[in-house]
Amino acid sequence: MAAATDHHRMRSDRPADSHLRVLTVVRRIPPGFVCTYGRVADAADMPRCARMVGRILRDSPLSAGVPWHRVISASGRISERGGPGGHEQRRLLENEGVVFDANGKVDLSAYMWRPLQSNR
DNA sequence: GCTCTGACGTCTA
DNA sequence: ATAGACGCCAGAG
Repeated sequence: MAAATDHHRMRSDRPADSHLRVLTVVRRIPPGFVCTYGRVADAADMPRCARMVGRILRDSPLSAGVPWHRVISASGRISERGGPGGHEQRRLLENEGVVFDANGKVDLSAYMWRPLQSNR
């Protein structure tokens, strides 16, 4: 992936690369499925950086065409993020056929998309 | 440059 | 179900 051109060893490996990796993974989540922050981080080759994934999604402009709404917490719930927005996320997911139970949780065993398994 | 704090989390007690 | 601890990164001070 990175670094075929290491001649000058760019200062890369900096956030920008991580961002791209994360966004690339998220972009692969098929409609009607979800993935967790931790899972995305893992697939983006930065294990235990779930929170960073959230930050990246937040900082990424929606115009990037990234299905940010398909990323939810490991508990199957939508992260509140301290304000509105969760509503829209849920709406978008339901629009794709994702079902929420009475507790507002998604059945991960049914809707979880596993990036490492679907390899590619 | 260095420390401190926050963030769309996750795991354990 | 709830609470606290932990870890990685970025931005602010």
